Amino acid sequence: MRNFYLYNTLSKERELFKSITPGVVGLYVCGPTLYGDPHLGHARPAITYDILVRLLREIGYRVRYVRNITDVGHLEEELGNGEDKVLKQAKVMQLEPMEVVQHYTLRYHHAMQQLNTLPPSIEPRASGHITEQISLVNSILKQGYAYESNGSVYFDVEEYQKKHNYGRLSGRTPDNMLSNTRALEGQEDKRSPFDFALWKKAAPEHIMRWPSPWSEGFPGWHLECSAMSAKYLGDRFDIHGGGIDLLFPHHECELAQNTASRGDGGVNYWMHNNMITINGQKMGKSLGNFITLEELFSGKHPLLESSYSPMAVRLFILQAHYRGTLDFSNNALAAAQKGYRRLIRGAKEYKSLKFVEGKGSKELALLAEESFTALCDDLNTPIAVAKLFDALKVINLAKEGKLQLTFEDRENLDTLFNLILTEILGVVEEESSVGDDKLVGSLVDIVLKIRDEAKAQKNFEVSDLLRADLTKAGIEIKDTKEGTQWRVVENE
RNA sequence: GGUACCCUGGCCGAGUGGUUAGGCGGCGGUCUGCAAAACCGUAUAGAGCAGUUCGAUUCUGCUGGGUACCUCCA
Repeated sequence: MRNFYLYNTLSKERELFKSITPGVVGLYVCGPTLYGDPHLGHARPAITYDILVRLLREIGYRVRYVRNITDVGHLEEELGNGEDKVLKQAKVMQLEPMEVVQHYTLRYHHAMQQLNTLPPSIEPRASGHITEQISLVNSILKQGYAYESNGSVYFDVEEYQKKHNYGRLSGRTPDNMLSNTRALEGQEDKRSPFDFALWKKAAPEHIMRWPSPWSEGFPGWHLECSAMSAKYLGDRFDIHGGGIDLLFPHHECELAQNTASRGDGGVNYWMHNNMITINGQKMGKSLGNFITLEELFSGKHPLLESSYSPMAVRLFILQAHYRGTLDFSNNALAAAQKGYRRLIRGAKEYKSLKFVEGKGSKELALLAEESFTALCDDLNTPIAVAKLFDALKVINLAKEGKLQLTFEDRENLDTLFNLILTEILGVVEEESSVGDDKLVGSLVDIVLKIRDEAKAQKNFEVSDLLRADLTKAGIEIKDTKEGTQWRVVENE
């Protein structure tokens, strides 16, 4: 099995990956809270962990990929009169909370499919695991790391700190937090400002509620991931992923909950993807500067100069390393869109080239190896993609007859374009939305036949007129050696 | 204020103590009736100051600028 290296947030180092059980990987990723349409920000973790899963499977692991859906307990503020996000949206839409979640879940799944991400093995919902969460609260209480107060249950950070280390994941210690915690209302129930809720007593108007030993209420947000990861992956599993914005408090609290209930952090590798920024600022629902994926694919957003296809978005994300921020811009997306077209064209074209017997070029073998190695080095997708562009150059030279490829070369090209580009990077050919319309196709062919006739008679006035009119109608003409080609221009 | 991170050519974005990142755009060329497309080639870097070093974009320090988290956020 190939070596795979992964940066671990817990150790702050790039480590050689070793699974707990040979040949098997348990992966848990914090999924979205579905109270709105999926946006560009959601695409980043989805694609990052998709690459991780595809690569691990390619290396030879069986991967169980669990990604949750948060449908309860995610409050707009942890303290005071924070409203549940789902509940708030349900009021706006005048729907049952679960209708809201269902509505956005379907839209999320659709967008993820367009981006060609593989579905998780299990996609559990917080609301479906209330009993597991209640029993988790019970075991934390039993260990003495939580207390009940006025129907709610809070995690006792101070008590936990006596034996363990709250802050070891995020580097945030209770000491420096204490001096910097703002005074907020509604925390009378808590002993200490950095204690966090495990169970919250529901206010009368809060309709998402479940019975518990302490009150009718709902689970704290951090609880679901601890409960569901343990249920489906065991008390100890390999990789826990999520956005870096979840590092604190969400993952720190999760780690503390795991340790408090089972004496062990439970996770070997913590992995965090960075954010997509817009004009250098984080793109987020709460900041109101986000672009939904639907808007991106259709081009309908004031910030967009054009529409960008799902695969262009995918390549855009892959051309940056997952741990760095990635800045959105029309130029960058357009660059990805064009690069995507070139790569896909090359991936198709090399297959119809003539190959001969003999030794292959060292260059292609090296590119294939370097590309794969880069992926195994903490998912260095930008390097892997760069090698593909290098290989594209070789294909183009061979196409022009300036280079003769062998069957050995062909194998390396298969590694680069079938295995790496298609299978691991998940970049595939998109179907043209209009190109397969038969009627349009035959009509364009008729017009082009007339134009060819005019060209043959050197009647360029007519041929140029036809070309101009077709262009105006959204059909782009290319005169190549093999005859005239056309395609529908998708944008307005 | 605390903690962490970042500053690369017109834009996006990598690796690296000495040797080409890559993409887009620009420029030059091939092809073409012309154009577009496609293809080939190519120029332009690493915030500022100081230090370590034979040599720094890469290591160290300082200064400047920016971002994230500290309330929910992928």
